[in-house]
Amino acid sequence: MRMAELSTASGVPVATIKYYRRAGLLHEGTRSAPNQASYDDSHVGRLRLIRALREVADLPVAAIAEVLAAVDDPGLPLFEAVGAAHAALAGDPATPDDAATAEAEAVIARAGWTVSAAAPGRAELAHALAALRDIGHPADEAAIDRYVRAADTLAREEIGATMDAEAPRDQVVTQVVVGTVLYERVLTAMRRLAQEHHAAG
Amino acid sequence: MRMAELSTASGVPVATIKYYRRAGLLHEGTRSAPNQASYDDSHVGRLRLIRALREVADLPVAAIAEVLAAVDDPGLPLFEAVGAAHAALAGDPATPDDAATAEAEAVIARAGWTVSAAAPGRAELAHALAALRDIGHPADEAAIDRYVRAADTLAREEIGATMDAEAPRDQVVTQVVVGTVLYERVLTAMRRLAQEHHAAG
DNA sequence: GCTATCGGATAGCAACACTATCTATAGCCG
DNA sequence: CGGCTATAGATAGTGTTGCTATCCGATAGC
Repeated sequence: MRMAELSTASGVPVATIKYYRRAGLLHEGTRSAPNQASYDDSHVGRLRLIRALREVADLPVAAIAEVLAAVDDPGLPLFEAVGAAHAALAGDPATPDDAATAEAEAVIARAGWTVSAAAPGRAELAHALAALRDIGHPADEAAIDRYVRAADTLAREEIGATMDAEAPRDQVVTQVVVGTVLYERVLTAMRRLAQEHHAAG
Repeated sequence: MRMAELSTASGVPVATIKYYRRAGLLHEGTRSAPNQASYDDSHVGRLRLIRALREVADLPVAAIAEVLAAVDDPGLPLFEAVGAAHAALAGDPATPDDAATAEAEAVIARAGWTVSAAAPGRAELAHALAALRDIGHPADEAAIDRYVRAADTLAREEIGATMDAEAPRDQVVTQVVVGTVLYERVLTAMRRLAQEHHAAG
């Protein structure tokens, strides 16, 4: 497959494909000459994945590069690949203040979760809770419990479903990492739809 | 309160405050002269809200302007204010293809939700489902049901908690709109933490 | 041989969120 | 009242991001 075919097959402009390759998102084609290369289905699939992460998950190109590097690393344990996806999703690590961090710790302890100290979700949670406090609408216990229950139930089901599947590591990693990112969008879209339904009903 | 005090009280640079006011995010101060104005706590609170929406929810300035315009409009019914928040969150309205739209419709019907045709969540859901299909990992029934259940339960609880509260309309609107945006971050952060917990456990 | 296409490099562009500068006035201190 | 700083408003500049367009020399395929 030549460049023009790859472009039409994936729906991504040639110049953009070149840009993605420079950014390390796409692997090289098979070289037949210094200025010729041929591409295959793996390139088409990769481009579709990139577009999904860009357009649906709205990840910056640099974050996509990190996620894909983790997915491609055959020696990386599954949970570390997921950790890389989480880190990429979290974006810039704005360190929250001590009070917010303590509040997040309390929530995690209350939920009974065991998570590593480096988990990006900690800072994210702290940040969101701090923002709610700062605008004068701090999260109360009932609200916290609501989200803890929802997150805990959902995550248990998700992890359970993943464990059931028997597939090569490549498949599983892609599914888990991408699922983490794309199903987050599914969840938030559904939450808004359900909110509208229950608010009207 | 003068400009410099407002800046230190809110932690937002003077030039940025001016920029927010030009963008329609912040109301004018009380004018005492052509080049003098005084600000009060309402300006401090508004700036904190703007920062929360920028830094935590990562909303573009133009989207924040829309959300705040809806919050400030005293004649706007509550559910329309929430609708404005949803629309602002959804961002650019990338229209999905017919197959994806049909799939999203089926999910909504399956969930038993009644939502307006204009709900931005429809397109968002369609987009996410289409992306999963395109990368070769389409959502199966079990997965869909998982997220439908989580979203439905959570939204019902959220709406119920809001209805219980008795407060002036201003308070309620701010709480609902901001809650929609900021609690989404709480939820996704918690989901990632719970995933890590259950994956390791 | 001739023309279209290719890989690779570089430069340009548009949007975004600030940030800095300028001008003319106003507050305030001694 | 003089002088210094602060202020509103206007305008221009900056850095980042995600492409997009243009060149260049080499190659493909007829």
